[in-house]
Amino acid sequence: MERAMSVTPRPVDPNASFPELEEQVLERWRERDIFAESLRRREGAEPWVFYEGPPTANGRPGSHHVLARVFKDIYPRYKTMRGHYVERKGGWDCHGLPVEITVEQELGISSKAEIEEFGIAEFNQRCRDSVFTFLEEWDRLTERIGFWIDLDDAYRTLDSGYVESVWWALRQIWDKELLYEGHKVVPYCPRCGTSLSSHEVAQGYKDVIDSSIFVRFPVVDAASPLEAGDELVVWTTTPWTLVSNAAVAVDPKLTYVRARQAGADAVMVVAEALVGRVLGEEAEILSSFPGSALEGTRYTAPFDFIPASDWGERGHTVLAGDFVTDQDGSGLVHTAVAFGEDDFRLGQQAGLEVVNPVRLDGTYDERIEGYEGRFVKDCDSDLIADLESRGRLLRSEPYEHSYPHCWRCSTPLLYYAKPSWYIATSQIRDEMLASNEEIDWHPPHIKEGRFGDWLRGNIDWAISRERYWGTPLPIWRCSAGHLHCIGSFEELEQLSSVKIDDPHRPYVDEVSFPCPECSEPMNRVPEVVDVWFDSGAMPFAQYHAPFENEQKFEQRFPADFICEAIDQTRGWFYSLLAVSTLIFGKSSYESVVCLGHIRDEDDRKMSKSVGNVVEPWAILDRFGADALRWYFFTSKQPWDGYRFSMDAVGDGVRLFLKQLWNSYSFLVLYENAAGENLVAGEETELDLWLRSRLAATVEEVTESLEAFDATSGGRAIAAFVDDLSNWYVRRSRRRFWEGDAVAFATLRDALVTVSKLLAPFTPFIADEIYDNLDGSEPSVHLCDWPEPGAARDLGLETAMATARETVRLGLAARGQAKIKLRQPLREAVVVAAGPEREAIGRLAGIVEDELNVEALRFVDNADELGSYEVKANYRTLGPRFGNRMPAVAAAVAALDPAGVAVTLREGGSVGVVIDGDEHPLGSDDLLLAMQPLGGYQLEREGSHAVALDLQLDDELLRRGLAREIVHAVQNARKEAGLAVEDRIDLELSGDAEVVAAAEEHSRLIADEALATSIVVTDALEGASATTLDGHELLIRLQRA
RNA sequence: GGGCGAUUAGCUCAGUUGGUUAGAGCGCGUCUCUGAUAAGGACGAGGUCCCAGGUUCGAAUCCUGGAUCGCCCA
Repeated sequence: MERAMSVTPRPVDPNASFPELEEQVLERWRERDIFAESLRRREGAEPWVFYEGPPTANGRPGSHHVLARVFKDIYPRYKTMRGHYVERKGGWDCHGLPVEITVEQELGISSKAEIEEFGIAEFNQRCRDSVFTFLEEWDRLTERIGFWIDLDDAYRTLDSGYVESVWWALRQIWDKELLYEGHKVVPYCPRCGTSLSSHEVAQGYKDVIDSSIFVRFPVVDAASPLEAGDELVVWTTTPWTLVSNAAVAVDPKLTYVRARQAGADAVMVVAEALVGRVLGEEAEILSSFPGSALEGTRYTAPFDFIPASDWGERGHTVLAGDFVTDQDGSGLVHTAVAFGEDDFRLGQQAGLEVVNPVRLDGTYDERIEGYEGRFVKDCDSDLIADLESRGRLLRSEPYEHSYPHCWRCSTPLLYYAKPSWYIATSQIRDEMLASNEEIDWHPPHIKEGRFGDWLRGNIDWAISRERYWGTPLPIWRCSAGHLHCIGSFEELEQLSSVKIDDPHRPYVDEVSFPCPECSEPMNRVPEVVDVWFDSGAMPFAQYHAPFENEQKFEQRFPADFICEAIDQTRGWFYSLLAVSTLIFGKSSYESVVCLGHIRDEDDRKMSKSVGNVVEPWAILDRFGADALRWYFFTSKQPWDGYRFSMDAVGDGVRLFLKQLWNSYSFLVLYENAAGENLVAGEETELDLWLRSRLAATVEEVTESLEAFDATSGGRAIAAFVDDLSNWYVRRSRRRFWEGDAVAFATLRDALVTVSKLLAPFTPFIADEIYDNLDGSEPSVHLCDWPEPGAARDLGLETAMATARETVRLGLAARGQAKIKLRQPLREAVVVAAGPEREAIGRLAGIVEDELNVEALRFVDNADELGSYEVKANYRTLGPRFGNRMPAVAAAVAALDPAGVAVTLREGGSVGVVIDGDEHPLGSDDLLLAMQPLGGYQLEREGSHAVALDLQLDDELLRRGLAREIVHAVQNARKEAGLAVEDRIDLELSGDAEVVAAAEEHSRLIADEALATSIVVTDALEGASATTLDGHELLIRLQRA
């Protein structure tokens, strides 16, 4: 304030370019080191903890990253202003398959064999170099959008310290005996040569059309209820697995039948419920029996590449399975032990051997003659043709289903039995559910919905990857099979005497030590750790805790706030929760904002292949960062997703930022014009009203941001700025150009407070306005959050709303009567009673001025203007009368409205009789509404109305004409290019009426047009001529 | 096949514990106002509140089923 009173604000360009302005503000932040200063000032204050979910910098940042980053920015900025210390440590996710794939592409290779041939050391070095390819662009974009985060001190998952913390975490889990090696069927990408975690699989489902086939398996021996030669109809959607058919599964409780297709001899066995679909409605049913009767039936397998004996005793027999349904297929399910989760489990139970004729690269091995070396899924059609040529195919049809593909390389995944390392998360499922209970989700339905469901269905976390560029799994094994999990570099050094610089492969693979149990050499297992475990460990690993900064970690755990897109429910939201629940027994975050996805203006998903991606830079260059931020914050709730386009962002600029900027430039223009010549004005109702609205807005924005609802908060600010611009400023213009100090102070205070409220939303324009209007701090971002104060006056807010409504009705009446606003009228007759009348009376000056009438006349009794209609108030009477409401409404409708109006005005109550009982109804129970009248001059709404006295006399007409003259002179000033504060010498002439009006109102005209002299003459040579409503007007003016 | 979410004016979105005639902005048309505003104001056109049942005196709102879209899971 000190500065505002003594220093003249710098002039403001009403058409300033926001992008250019923002660059200047950025420069100012850099010069004044504002971000660092905002942290320094809160040192020692209560921390409010934010965790950055690490992006990978080996791809270019897109609009969806901007979305996440601005929501990661707004709440920390707000909390800082609220007095908290909000450290914002950046982070980068550095490991993982995406990086490896990028490098493979650069090298022109695509298999693990080629990587090993190339050399793991060099390969990993290239991965390390590749990770930060786009780091510079990320940094630049991050700064440009105003995301304040410390990227100089960012954590990086590839750093040795980070890796060591991850090792520590794994050792904690190991010590709890929750880390184990298991053999399970896992989704496996043959191209990448690695199994995928469930959350990776989730990202790669695609609808594809495969062949669904029904194959005939002849029964070998007669065994009741079957005859030899009967054929089992076996269904599968993965023909390539038929070469390793081990068994057939049936549901023992389901009913099966022997049946014959119409016109055929062969006897087929299918589930009863599916006979029609598989064999046709005409099929003849020979006998029926439970599935359990089929158990043990021997059959001839569709292919003989692998002898039946290889599978063990129960190979090529019918087994009972709990996963068989009669919903689709035939009710008899082909089982290939190595290629399905259910299959594998069944095989384990039945003691079947695991025979896997598919190589790790997804091709058949030498056992499958004729197909060796071919990718299995490509063999489907040849295998089907083979079956058909041998008469073993009953039917083949296209089958559309959703099938998982590798989320990076799009190769169809194979389900494949492999050894893998697991964390037994299913054992801490209840703890994770309890942790989840403590989390404040936005939107709330995620907690019990998507995320809760996911946790309830939790299965063990497969954390190993047979890859190269990742945190190595710190487990060593000796030839006797003993295992040792290393928890720190120091421990490894003590055991092996090797001090490792780089804990990555291949160096760590070379470290060996004698087994503590049997002294045989121990070597590290080859796997690396799922990158999601890396990111889940960030709460402590970012500080290299517990090896150092342990206290810092404890102070910053758990996080108050994290924010990512919805797809992280199975990603980071899960890995964070799982890791912290495993190690600390609770969630590592308390509140989470979950963002939706960005779609294009046609509501399609944005993707590079479609070419509909909106580049963030294009928006930033054209509209600026504030515009983009404002769009994300206020256009809708962020979890609903966005329909994003250039135009959508542009609307926000035009409707909000420009409006704000114009209000601000208006203030500066007139404050500077007034200079030292301020007038000590009176505080008006309008000033009090604006302050009350401002206080209300501060309350509302504060509540919204506390609830992580930036959308409502931003919209509240927009509503206030609209009131400020289109009501306060418009109604106060005369005071501004008269130099009214109170008006300037009111507007300036309001804008300064708005700049503080806006600081977390649109940090650039907020700081620019603050800096120019106040500037007592080096930046608005160093200010404390505003307090609502005691300015609220609810009565005044309501009164103003009523007055504005009255104005609206009056203007509508003028419109109907087609009388221009410049023509003054004698009076407006207002029908209003009680608080409404009081409110309008309080603000009568404003109403008169807006309507351009000389006076308001109040009418209590509306009879002279129209008639009332009385209606039941359902909201109050509904609960009271329930299902008797129709009778009540009818009774109310039968009342005499005029009488009711009088009674209620006098505070009485009206009785109605319902079912023989009389019930008193008070003023809250009855609604009085004006009946519309035929007369065009009256406008009504609810219980009040405005009518205009349309009678015009000569005096009114002359005053109307005078205002027309003023209008014309103003236009002439504008045409002459005069500045708003220029004074003029004015000469006027015209026809008799014009001269008469001008002479009578010369004072008014001179005041309005800033004329220091005014001459009205009968004739004016060489002046510009215009016509006003058929009257001739001549104007000559020059700067005084 | 299952779960979660969405569906309100041409477009973008509001819509309180169920309550009278469902709103705003943009866009469109007519008029109007202007010492800030490519602004503002008034009026108008524009709605089967996705559909069908149900609960209720009363449903955009609650329940059931279905459709479409999105995300997730199998």
